[in-house]
Amino acid sequence: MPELPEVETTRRGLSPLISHQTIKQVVVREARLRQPAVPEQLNLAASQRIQQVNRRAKYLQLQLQSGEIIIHLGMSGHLRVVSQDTPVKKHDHIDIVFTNGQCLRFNDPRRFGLVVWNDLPLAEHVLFQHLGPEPLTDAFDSEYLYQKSRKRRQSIKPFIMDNQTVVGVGNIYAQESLFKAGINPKREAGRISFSRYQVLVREIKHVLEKAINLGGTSLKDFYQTDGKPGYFAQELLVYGRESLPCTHCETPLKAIKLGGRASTYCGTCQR
DNA sequence: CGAGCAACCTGCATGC
DNA sequence: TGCATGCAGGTTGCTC
Repeated sequence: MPELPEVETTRRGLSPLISHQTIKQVVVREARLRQPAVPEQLNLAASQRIQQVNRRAKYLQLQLQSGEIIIHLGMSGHLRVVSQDTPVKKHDHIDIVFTNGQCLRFNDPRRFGLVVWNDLPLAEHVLFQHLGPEPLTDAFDSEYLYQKSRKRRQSIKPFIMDNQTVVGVGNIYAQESLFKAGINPKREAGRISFSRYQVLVREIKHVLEKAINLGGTSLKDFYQTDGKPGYFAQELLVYGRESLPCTHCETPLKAIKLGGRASTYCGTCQR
């Protein structure tokens, strides 16, 4: 699934294709997503024009004249722009149909994603209420992360994956950032020095920026909107590399579970 | 309150 | 070949 770089890649690919398109109707074939897709609400978008395609955390926002459609890709969601008469495939749950005969087609095998209507002011939407800062903005800096971590007994990895700490850092990029920063994923967040947080914040930003520039990470089922894979997969240093040699010191990488998520790291380079 | 864990779902790889 | 098991890029809601 998509972490922030994959969602941002999707946004950038989609934006030129659907900005300024007028929505004709929204077709819901399968409403049972993380939150139910309500056709009557989604069709309030009908005859409105898409002004902009935005992103907050891992949510995409199709900004309309009044209101927005919020989309989350969950673990397995995809968006494609296709002709409206393209035959429907398995798990093609929702079509946002445009007046030009094309549609934005949402496919999500595991149905952890969502497509919902919102016409409240953005900050008030319940989905966004408890989100931390965007990792690529100045609001996310070492001062912030250090202060936020004080008295936290939680391990650093689940701490930076928590959307209330910072948004968009998922299981791949948390592992990669911690490796680059030389921090053991098990280390207590509250017992990490300010100077180490300076390094960590820098690495989180670098890793995410680089992944965005390469079009995200394609593991099995993520593709950019033009059908090409994301090329960050070949940059992965620890994710999915259990028992393979560390790229820095050759020690076989260890794999543990933290907060229920697989975590690979180097016991020598990460302290 | 923080922290850990199960649950939500389907598809795929693995092992018997 | 079939079947059971475990795992997957996220988020939330329930426990303690």
